[in-house]
Amino acid sequence: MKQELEEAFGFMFEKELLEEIESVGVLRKYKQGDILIDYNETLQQIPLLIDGAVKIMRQDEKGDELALYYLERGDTCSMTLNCCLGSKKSEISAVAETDVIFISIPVQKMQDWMQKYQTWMAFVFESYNSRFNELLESIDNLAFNKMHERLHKYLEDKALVMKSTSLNLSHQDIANDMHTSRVVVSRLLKSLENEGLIKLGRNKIEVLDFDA
DNA sequence: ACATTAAGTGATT
DNA sequence: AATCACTTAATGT
Repeated sequence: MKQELEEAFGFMFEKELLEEIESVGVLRKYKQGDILIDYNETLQQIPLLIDGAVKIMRQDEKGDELALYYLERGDTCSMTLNCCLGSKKSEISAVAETDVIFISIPVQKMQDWMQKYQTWMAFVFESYNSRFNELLESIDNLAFNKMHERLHKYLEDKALVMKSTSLNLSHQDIANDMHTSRVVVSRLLKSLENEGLIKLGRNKIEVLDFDA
């Protein structure tokens, strides 16, 4: 675990903090598709993401879902942070988008560290900030962009976190993430294909104009 | 060969 | 942009 920790967080934390993390943290691995956090769960652990990507989903009363953003290496979940502090229930769910490795930290430690290590505090604030920005970005996207642009962005983000321009997913999967219908996704994908931005196959989409 | 699931399309709201 | 209804195509058993 030491090595993984160094790679993902070494540049951020001082030695003593890294050692503490190493002694109280538990290295956990999950497979693609596993549910890491479900709605209304109370959270006892803070995850520090080492490898892989986690998709954060929001759900309404009817059970309709919407993908908000991804967590990647070096990230933590700010929902966990404020859930833990108030010991509230989770407002979101987290699903392993790829196979995932993270270090799990008990809540009390994270509170101790807030006072003990300024780098930890900085990390927590920074994390809040970047999560907030990602959320704003998502909102802008939802509010101001047409489906067509949302879809394009969705595919680029997906290609980024999957580290591949060849995506294995169905139109229905996309529709679920974007909270729209499969028919709409199919039509828009078709038009993106006609623009030469992507190439379609069964359960497969190739992103051609990848520029990230 | 048949059933199931994914994708494409016109028409309607 | 959503929904319906229907078709076509690919895949699994």
